[in-house]
Amino acid sequence: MFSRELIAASARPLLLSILAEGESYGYALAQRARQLSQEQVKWTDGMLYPVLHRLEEEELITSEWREAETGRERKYYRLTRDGRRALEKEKAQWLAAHHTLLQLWNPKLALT
Amino acid sequence: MFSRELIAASARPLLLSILAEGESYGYALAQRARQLSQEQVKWTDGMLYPVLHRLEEEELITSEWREAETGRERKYYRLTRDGRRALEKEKAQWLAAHHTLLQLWNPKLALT
DNA sequence: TGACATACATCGATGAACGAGGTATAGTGG
DNA sequence: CCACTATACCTCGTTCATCGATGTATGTCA
Repeated sequence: MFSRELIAASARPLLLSILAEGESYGYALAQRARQLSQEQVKWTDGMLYPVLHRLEEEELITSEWREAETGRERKYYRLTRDGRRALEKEKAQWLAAHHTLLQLWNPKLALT
Repeated sequence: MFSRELIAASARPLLLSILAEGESYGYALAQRARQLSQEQVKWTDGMLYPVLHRLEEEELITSEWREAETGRERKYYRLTRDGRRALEKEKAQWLAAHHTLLQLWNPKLALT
């Protein structure tokens, strides 16, 4: 399991990146993150929904209640243009941090 | 500048990694992080010293007041054996998170 | 009918960075 | 010699975000 801090730092880039694959909803987003991370990212409801609401407030994503094939109501989220821009920034920041650490871990090839 | 969350997530691995290069002290650690990150990691005193104290309490580092060549007193920190182990864990966690994101950003070669 | 997975949400406790404030010494330029 | 800057440590209140608990429903399967 990732540390509290790593969960916090990866939450936004992860959510935005998953939504860049196509629209999705809360529960599925949590599952996708879990699957991609080999069970290491286990978002609690208590953090996931507030984060989604914050992203929506920032207009990085939009939501729409829609009936799923199962007959059940779900709140589908979709990236906005601003969301795509925000993702690029998150990505750049992450890669910069990664590069910083890589210089210490792998002094020779700090290029990845 | 890194986001609050990225600062938080990278602080421990960064500190432990820098100390793995050899002993150092608070002020120098902050400068080294700043330099490695191209001015992007600007630790405030208000976070740096409490983190160091926490790491010491966890016995991942030890400290020693010593007079520097400058004639000035400094508190030098050094990695413990547990600290080295903790660094390996931090590293593994970071790389796992990185790998998770890379799958979304670069579906083909998610190997770095 | 009961258990479980799905699906959303809020809220109080906890944990951590940030900014402000404090103390003190060494070096530099006027 | 004095002012300023960089160095060097520290603490504390505010702010912000996750975590765990709790609540409400619905669909599915035995």
